[in-house]
Amino acid sequence: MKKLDREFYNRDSVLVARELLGKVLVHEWEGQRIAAKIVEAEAYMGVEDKAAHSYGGKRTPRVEVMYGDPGFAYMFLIYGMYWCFNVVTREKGIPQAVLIRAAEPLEGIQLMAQKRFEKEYEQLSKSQHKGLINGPGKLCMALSLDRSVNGIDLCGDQVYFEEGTDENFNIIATKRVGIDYAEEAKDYLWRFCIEGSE
DNA sequence: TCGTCGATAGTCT
DNA sequence: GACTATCGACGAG
Repeated sequence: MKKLDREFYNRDSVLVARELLGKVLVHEWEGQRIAAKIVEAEAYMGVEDKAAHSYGGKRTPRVEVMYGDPGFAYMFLIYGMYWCFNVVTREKGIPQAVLIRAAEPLEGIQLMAQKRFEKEYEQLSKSQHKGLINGPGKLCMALSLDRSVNGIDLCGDQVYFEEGTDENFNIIATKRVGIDYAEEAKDYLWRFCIEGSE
């Protein structure tokens, strides 16, 4: 399938977050393809968004990638143990990003099961199966995304997005998660999900 | 199936 | 020294 190009990412995060739903995230890892269909994403609108790491124009070594060109990966560690995968949006100098929160497995499912539970896919319990990649930290574990891919070009050959095959779904917009400190910004409907996905 | 709670380390003040 | 864009274990029902 066709890779998403630079221009796709060079728009506001809310647009990119919506349109990333149904697209396929691919990680070519040690010669194997690990792929998943995005079903949940959140927009972080940068300077004016109290929930964003770049709120108020904050600029530190960690968030530097967000100030660069669109279509690059911004990884950060949360709660001391989990990685979160983000896509940088908008042109250089405007620090916006989209957090990828959940997906459905497509390829490399055995690898995902190994990385998450050190088990064969067939041996997973029902709850393990459902919880394989239904959260940002879990998704990063399963797709082998960590600090080593921070700042990587998503228009390259290692980590990238492809067009999806099934564009036939409804999108639900809800409040973002885990940002109680963000005052009025915590109520913005900037979290997007595919209706009916588990 | 729901809730509450502790783990854990990088980052910034 | 405080805080965090989360997860899973565990207990009550």
